[in-house]
Amino acid sequence: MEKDSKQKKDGGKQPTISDIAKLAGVSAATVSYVINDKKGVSDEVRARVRAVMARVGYSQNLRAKGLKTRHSYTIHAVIRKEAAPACKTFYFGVIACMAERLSPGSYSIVPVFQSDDESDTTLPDLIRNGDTDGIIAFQGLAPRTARALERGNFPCVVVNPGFEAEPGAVSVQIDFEELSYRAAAYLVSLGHKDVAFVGMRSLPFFFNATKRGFRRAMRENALPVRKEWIRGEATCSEGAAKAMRNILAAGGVSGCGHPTAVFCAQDNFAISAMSAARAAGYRVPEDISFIGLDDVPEAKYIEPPLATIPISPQILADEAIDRLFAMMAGAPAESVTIPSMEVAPRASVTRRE
Amino acid sequence: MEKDSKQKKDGGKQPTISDIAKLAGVSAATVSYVINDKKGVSDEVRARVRAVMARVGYSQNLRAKGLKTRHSYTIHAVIRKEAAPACKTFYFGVIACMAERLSPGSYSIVPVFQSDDESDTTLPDLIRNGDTDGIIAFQGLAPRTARALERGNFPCVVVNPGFEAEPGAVSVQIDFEELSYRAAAYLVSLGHKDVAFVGMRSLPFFFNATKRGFRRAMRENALPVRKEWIRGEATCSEGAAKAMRNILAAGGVSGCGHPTAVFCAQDNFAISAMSAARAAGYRVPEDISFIGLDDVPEAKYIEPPLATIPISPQILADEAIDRLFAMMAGAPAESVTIPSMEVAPRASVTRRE
DNA sequence: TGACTTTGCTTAATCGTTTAAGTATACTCG
DNA sequence: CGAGTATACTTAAACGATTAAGCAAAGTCA
Repeated sequence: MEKDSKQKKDGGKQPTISDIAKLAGVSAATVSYVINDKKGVSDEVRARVRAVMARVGYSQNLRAKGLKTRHSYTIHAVIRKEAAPACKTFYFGVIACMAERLSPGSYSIVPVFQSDDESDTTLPDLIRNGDTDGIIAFQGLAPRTARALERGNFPCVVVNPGFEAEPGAVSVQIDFEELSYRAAAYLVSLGHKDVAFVGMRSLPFFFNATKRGFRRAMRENALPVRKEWIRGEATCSEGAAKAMRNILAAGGVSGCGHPTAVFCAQDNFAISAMSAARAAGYRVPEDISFIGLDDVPEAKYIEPPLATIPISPQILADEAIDRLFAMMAGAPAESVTIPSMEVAPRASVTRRE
Repeated sequence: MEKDSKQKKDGGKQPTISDIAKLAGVSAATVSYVINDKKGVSDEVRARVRAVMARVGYSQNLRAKGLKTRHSYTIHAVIRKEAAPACKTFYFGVIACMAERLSPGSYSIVPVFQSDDESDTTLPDLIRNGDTDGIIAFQGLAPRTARALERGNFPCVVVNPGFEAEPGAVSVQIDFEELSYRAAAYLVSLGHKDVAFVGMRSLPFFFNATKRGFRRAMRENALPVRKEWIRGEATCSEGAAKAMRNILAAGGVSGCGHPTAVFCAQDNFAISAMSAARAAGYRVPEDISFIGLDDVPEAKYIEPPLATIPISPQILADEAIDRLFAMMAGAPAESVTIPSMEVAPRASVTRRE
């Protein structure tokens, strides 16, 4: 029961680099070289030091290290206070993925909420003080911060799915046009000819991209689209329901008087639109199929489960972190657009003969 | 344009405590005493040092400070990986409030995601290494971490709305029974006599608390409740819709064959239940009123806007942070249950004569 | 072989703070 | 008045790492 007492020497404190040095019979400098994989240490000593570190459970004091190296071992994830709640939720998912990826004991990621207001100097201050090693900026940057970054050309990656890429910045984007194209093409491939689109006009860049993708899929298959079936009023779930009612009220293209499938630019909208369609007496998917975009956790669990084009926060996180670390290492980094994922086929979509 | 050149002496680096000392004509120690509001410095010198700091825009190097004081100036917010997505979203909101409250340049808050798996030693490691000054644990702690905390009786506040309070821990709770009581009592006060309840059986503690509150309100007003009108199948929005359909299928208590009002233990459920009721041909709020619990951002924007009992992430965050800082300062702290807020009356509820 | 380079290690200064200990000056009081 | 105590400051040693510079021993080469 008391056999861990040997770890308690030195008053139970964590071992330092000098403790390791003493135990391994070398100098502190040598231990440091081993830790940082520098050359100039013989394999034998290297192994001995490593063994000691493993035995006593050494781990670095990042404050001491950072004091000397002028690093903070912290990266900041900036979210605009003004961002839509739904966006924020998604961003947090991405941050969660980043946090899981960052090996514990090395870098940590701290979320900061910045207002678009010019007077918010949080980020410039962090940079000036050397309190941050890199920045992940969701949905763009406030002008003042952007300027602060440029001046020192500071490692920063902009993650802005659904927003226009920032001209000078390294950004991680999603090709919503392509995603939408795939979603619509998937419906068409199952025999659907009367397809409607429910989008979100309140985010113009996103709206246009998704609409373009949808239109392209229809055009390439020589399928007509009723103007009234391309909707933009989905800004919240009730907006999506309204869009659906408007679609149903507009009448049909080629016969049956209603679309046989609907592509919604967001899962949550699809869920609402589905409800609205049912409220109007249609069966899902027998009368109308629904496909969404995002793959929110709920999509699998609703009845019927919602087919969707998944957007992976994990991939977004990985791409952003890779680029940020490259920049932090002084390497150049380029913007990237995440390729579209495969459709997740679920029961909300059925074949149409 | 170039007049900030005087700030660039010393190679553009941030001024240190010794720079301040030199400029103010005192020793570094004195500056430190001023910064930390220690006594033993004359008012005159104190003022002079402060003036210099303000002039050159001094800010502390927390790594150096922490190295000496053995603090990390970091608090960790722990979220279980296994938590329900809806819970996580709420927790993120609370973390956001905490982040905004923590004055920049002092403590920062970093989210960590821990699995319930015994093998996850992230937190014990952080504590052992002195990499964290305090912990906010959402929805309880994994057993291993709990043990690590107790051993050193480490500053930790458990934020677990909707879950049973941990016995030995300082926790911040929400009195869901009281909230539910208020919601139901509000409906009754407007003349509703036939009221149904939609809850979430999958979270037993939460389910029981909300159900108890609902029942108490009805009992105190001598109103009968149909057994079939107390539902627990709301685990997702579609579950809530099903609950609503079951309620409508069950028939009425006192005449009209359907409830005139429904209390849903979560806004999202209320939104779905509302849709389901409409799908079945009822008007909201004319035929059936709906009230939720939470005040999700969407509640205000849907049509009709959803009445609800708000839960303020801000208050939760403040209470938790207050307690954590008290504990970090060595003071004792006690668990607290946040009092219920007032009903947010919105158009989804109407008076019943 | 002797000069030069390489290898493998140590020494010691440094990063920006805090804080115990020291010192000079002024204040207090029997 | 002199001893003792405050007061206001400074000096210097830490905290735990990194890293330039130094130095011995071994390797290389004409």
